[in-house]
Amino acid sequence: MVTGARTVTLREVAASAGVHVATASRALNPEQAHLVSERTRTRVQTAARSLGYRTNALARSLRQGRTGSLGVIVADLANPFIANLLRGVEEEARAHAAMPLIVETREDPAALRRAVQRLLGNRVDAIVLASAHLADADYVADVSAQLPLVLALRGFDVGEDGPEPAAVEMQVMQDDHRGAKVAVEHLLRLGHRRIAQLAGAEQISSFVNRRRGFADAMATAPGARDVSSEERANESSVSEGKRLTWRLLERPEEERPTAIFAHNDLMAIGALDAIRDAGLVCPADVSVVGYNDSPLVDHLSPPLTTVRLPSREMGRSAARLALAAAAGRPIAAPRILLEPTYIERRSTGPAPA
Amino acid sequence: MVTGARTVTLREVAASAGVHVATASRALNPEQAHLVSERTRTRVQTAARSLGYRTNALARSLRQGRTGSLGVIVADLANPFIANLLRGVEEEARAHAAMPLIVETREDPAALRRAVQRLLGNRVDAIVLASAHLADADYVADVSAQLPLVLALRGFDVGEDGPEPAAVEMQVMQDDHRGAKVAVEHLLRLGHRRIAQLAGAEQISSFVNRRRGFADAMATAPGARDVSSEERANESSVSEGKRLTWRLLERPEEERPTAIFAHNDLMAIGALDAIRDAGLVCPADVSVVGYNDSPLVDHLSPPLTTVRLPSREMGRSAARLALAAAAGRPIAAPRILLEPTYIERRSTGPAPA
DNA sequence: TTGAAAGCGGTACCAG
DNA sequence: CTGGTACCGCTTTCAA
Repeated sequence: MVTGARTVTLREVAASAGVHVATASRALNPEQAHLVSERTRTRVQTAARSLGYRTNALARSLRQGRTGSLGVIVADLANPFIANLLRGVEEEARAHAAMPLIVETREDPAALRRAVQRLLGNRVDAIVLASAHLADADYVADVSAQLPLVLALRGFDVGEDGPEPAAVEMQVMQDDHRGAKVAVEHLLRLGHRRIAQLAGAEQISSFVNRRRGFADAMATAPGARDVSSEERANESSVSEGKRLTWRLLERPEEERPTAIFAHNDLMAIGALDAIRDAGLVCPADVSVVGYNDSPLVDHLSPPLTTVRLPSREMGRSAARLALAAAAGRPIAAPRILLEPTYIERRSTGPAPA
Repeated sequence: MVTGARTVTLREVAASAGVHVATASRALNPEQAHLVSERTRTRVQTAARSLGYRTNALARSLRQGRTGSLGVIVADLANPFIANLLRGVEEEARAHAAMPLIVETREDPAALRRAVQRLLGNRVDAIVLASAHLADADYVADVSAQLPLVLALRGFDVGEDGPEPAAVEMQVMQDDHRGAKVAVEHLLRLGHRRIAQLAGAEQISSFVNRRRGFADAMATAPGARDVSSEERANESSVSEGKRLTWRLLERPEEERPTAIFAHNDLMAIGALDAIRDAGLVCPADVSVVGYNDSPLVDHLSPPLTTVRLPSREMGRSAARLALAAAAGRPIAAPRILLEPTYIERRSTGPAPA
């Protein structure tokens, strides 16, 4: 076979079957095939098959005004936990014969805007946005006026007293406040009284809410001291977690935390590194909790205690909302809040005496 | 702003600027903008901006016969090592103003065919295929006759005597044979004499070639015994690695391996689990080597010795080839073979006495 | 049941 | 430098 085999058009199929293109179009479209006589239908379909015809999705979409594609914007493809979210999106999309177009932003606001423009240019039917920064609120509200947009994972609500007026109508979030609170309460129950958090970027709602959860849990325990540093992680990475933890461990012993709540698993892993490097032992000297329950964190040494986030389900729900809205179907519950699960493993233990 | 804001067309921009659509088209296209007078150009551009115009990529692609999109087919999105490959693809695509369309197959041949059909329907300019099975060779050859296709990661050459006649002209592979050979030679040098491999699926060239590398290395050491079981892993997962290793450790001691070469990191992790469950210690009792150098395997207990595969570079090269071919640019080297690097960590040690 | 023709939103060729 | 126009490939009224 030779490269450059020109692509077969509907015209050619029609000609080969001896019918008009309109008829060929009907015969090949399951929705309309019943409008065509049995005989012509099979004739057209046979011709199509033998010529290797494949509908030009661009032409069809251009004509129909919808593409059957779903834009998905994530911050970090290399985050295994994001992969699960993408899986959920993909499953749901497939069930609706839609195709996800995936774009990565790496926490760059400019990249987010480029991604959106690009997806709009490609006329996606809807967008799932899983990499929003708080400062993107106005921009995203604008976009969601132009097509159905679902926020996933990160949103714009960080208030303490209930949901604010929604800039974006549809979202699938996880209860970060609660997840953090549960985690810290567990540490308190283990007897820890000097606890620090490794906080993620201020621009990201998940981290703001986890911060609040941390603070609220600490407030319930009179004897407990928050010994966090004020510094935030510049990025969610092992090395940042290590750096921040190192700072905490340099302090005189009575100022050192006996437990660390990291805003995500990667930073928690960095914490484990720092603890080991400092000649200390986790959890005997310092306990560590992460967030996300990323793949493989159960195989670390020690296996990481963390908060599980239902990422697959989140992807599914977000895609479901997006596609329903795109199809003009009514949305029963446009704002979904999923519950986190605390997963206790061996990186947490009783406070040292 | 109200939802449903109808999308602005070039016609409206032209009208608003008081010019013909053709002129507006030129003014807005960087390649042709120089054909338009300074004045009209700015007038059109202003109009476009103020109306919020955005080129309809579908219409443009339909007319131009190319879409500026690159199909990427991978087996497993949740594999962190694949994320790096995707990053490489994305970087290169962005540099060429192209957009990757990512599809996952999960090792399902039917899914591969669906993915290809879908991408062809979307008229991608080229395809990077990173999830080929050996049995897909004919199908893939057919496809690559229709548009530029680059094999990445997995190919169809598993022969022992040099490259076979190429079914697909372009590919970016990694020297699996060499990677495996180096790993096993290291084990032999450590004094191991009973060595087993945990073999991946027969349908995947990488595994076939790693198998060959294993065999060739063993053949160089007269006293060494291959104590592998004949069974292959059904999938590349921790649980499969664990199951297969468990089988090996059930044997009487003199039939048990003192070192295990796993065809990938996930199976190696399963091996570590099984060893621990059996009450043995890695590497004192059994050494373990993986493949891929996936993120975080340096944080396992013990940190995993493995073979690093330059996945980012692989993605870049594959995308570069694909886009060059799509653009009709000459391809200097259509078949690239990247070198693996052996990464020694602490899951390997001297053979027990 | 089938054919004719318009048009989705651009681009590119040809005239002027 | 700008306008006119055909057309990319398909879907969808409207008529016959």
